[in-house]
Amino acid sequence: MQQRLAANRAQIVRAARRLIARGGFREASMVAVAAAAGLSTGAIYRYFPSKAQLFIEVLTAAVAHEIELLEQIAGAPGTAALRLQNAVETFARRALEGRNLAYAFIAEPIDAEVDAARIRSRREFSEVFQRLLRDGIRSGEFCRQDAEASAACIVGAFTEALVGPIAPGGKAVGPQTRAQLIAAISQFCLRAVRA
Amino acid sequence: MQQRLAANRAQIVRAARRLIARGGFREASMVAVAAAAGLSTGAIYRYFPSKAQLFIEVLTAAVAHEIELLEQIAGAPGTAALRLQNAVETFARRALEGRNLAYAFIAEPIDAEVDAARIRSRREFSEVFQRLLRDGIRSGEFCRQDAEASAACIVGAFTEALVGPIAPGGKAVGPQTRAQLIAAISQFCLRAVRA
Amino acid sequence: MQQRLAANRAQIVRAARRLIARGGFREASMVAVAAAAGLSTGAIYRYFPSKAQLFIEVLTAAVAHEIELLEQIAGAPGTAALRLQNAVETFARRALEGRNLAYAFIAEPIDAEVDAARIRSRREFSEVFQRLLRDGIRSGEFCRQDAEASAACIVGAFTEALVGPIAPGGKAVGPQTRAQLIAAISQFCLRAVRA
Amino acid sequence: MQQRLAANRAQIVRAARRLIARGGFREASMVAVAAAAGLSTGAIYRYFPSKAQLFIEVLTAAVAHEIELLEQIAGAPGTAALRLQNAVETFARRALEGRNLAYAFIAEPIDAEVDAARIRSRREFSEVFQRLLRDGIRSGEFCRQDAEASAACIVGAFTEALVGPIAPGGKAVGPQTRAQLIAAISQFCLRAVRA
DNA sequence: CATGAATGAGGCTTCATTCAT
DNA sequence: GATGAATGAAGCCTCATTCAT
Repeated sequence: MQQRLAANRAQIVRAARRLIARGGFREASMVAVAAAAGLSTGAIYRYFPSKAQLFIEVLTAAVAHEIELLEQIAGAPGTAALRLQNAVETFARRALEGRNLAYAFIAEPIDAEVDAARIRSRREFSEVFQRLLRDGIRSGEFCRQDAEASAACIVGAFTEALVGPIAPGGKAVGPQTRAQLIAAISQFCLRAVRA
Repeated sequence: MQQRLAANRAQIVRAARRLIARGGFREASMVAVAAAAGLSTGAIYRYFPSKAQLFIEVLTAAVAHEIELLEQIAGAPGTAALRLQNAVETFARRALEGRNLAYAFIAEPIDAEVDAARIRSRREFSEVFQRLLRDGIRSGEFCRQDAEASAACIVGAFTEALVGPIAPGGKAVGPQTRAQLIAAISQFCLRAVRA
Repeated sequence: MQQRLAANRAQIVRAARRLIARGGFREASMVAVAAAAGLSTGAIYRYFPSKAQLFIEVLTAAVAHEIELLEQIAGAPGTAALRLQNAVETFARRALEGRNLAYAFIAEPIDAEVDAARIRSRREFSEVFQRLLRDGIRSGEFCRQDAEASAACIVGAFTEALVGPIAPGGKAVGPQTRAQLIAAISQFCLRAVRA
Repeated sequence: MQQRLAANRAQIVRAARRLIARGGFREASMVAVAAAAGLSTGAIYRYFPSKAQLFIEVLTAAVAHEIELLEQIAGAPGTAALRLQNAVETFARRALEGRNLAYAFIAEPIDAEVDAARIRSRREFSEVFQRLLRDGIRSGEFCRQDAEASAACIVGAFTEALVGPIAPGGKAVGPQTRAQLIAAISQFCLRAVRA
């Protein structure tokens, strides 16, 4: 029934997300997605008209979820600085946990359609940070600056922790090291914007 | 003779770099590389055992060149702050000009081997910034901080300007806008590390 | 009950005929036929054991209808020449109107079974013209000739007007041009058989 | 070398032609063409950029050959009637021998590109007959008539002998029957156009 | 009986790699 | 050594047919 279909659809998206997160678009072939979702390749096409559309949905769904979280944090009461710190730390932590976000920021052009969706998603994501920065600039907590560029820098900074060379690749890292890294990143960003 | 072989090898690497820079790994098929190098596909395999190995060499060669430039800047006389500013601006500018570097930082996992090389290259690149930061911390110009994390943040920050949503995608951007963006990025990074 | 089943069956055949007439066998997938018939794909298989059998029925039903029309014309009172002219013009007109018949004559081999049915249908169709020709030969209106071959030539002649290069492809054609074409075809056929 | 390539190309075209002639476009899958040509599927794409382009070449090459033959006959000295008879008989004979032409006239739409080429080819073919008819009308041998429509009728008439129900399908037919059929067709056409 | 989601083979196309010339 | 035609596996997608509900 209805439920089963929705479950399958979600299963497909999850499978695609998992594969992309693990090995990039390269490893997320339709055959692999179907196998990981426990369906036949043909079945995928009942739910998505093409590989590009599936990937776009995976991307936008993941980013939508992250943005929701982000806006809760950004819209909470408190100083802009605290909210920024909270946002950066939350997302650095999520990134380090390898959840949901990584692949959305990866850049290799796979397909014009998908790429357009990726750019849109990144912009939306970045805009939440921009608004937070403008709040702080208005209230005098943050120095005057190009909020658009700074938002990009912040996103880039903690994204780098995710895919960059200091990201804990295969080797397991203790929770302490992790906490230190997150703290370092958030301090970096706060210093960069503070008045 | 020896010279001709070396010339061919260099020609292949250059051709591959050009193609990757233009359209990502996706456009750099072995046939395209061979054609661009003025050789046959078979000949490529006299110089490189596989596509992965060729790409690894392309990557490391490009990064080696960038690191050379970077170390000149980082090792020049002057305050750490000025050298950092110089380094960040130079690389932001190079990235915006779409030269050589971009693909080395943004590539999605094409191949496990290539990806390992990419991570190594990023680390080397990041390490130059680390040394610069440590210099500044020692001299008191920069505040005490996790140099490794900050270096990653700096690299991430200007990389984001390259592939992120504020990057000048297709539309040409005036030199003034460009200069403003670069200035904004470098100011961001300097504020973040300064004492 | 019985009636409902028969109605469904007829509905399926009509849906298939409509789709084939519009876009050829290529557009008549089982899913499309089912949708057009307001039934599920599975239901089609309660009425027809396979796609081939459905198409065969579509074909023979359509041709049976055409033959009925044709025999009315051929069996009407009047000279053989008039009846032939009437028959040719009627079918040229029907063909130009894109009704029902076209695909039965022009289909390429989709399936061995279907093709056999197509050939049989064409023969039946042609035989009505043969009988008309024999009438005319017997009465002296038409010259002595191989009636079987002539019938085939007549059918071919106006079929060509349907799918051939002078057929009004996409561009709409005025009723005058149409009438002229039909007249030209029927004159051609009459001259060919007249004593 | 050069020769081998040309031979392969010709082999591919021949293989495709053979398959199309036997079972229509339906049986001429790229895999089947490759197998029949003694090559791998990938190899086909060294010679033709797509299935559509291969089929277009097969079509136009075959028709070009037929048109060459046809123009020799149409351009020979002699009365228009004799030349028309000669042309019709030659092509009826060729059609009965199942050579080269059949598939070029078959109508199932496979692909927009291929279909456009098919229509063009048919038109070219028909135009040779048109010119012959106009010759005869000018010289008074043929009655006044719509040459375009008559040419289509002639082509249709003998094409019908090829794919129609009286065409000797599987059963072998004696040379006498064959000759009679051809004579009947040509007589039909001549009567249809004569003054 | 009807539904329509699921299957799975098969179609077109690409491309890293090999090997006869 | 160099060439580039050939291979063949793999990718995306379609669709006739089946079967659990």
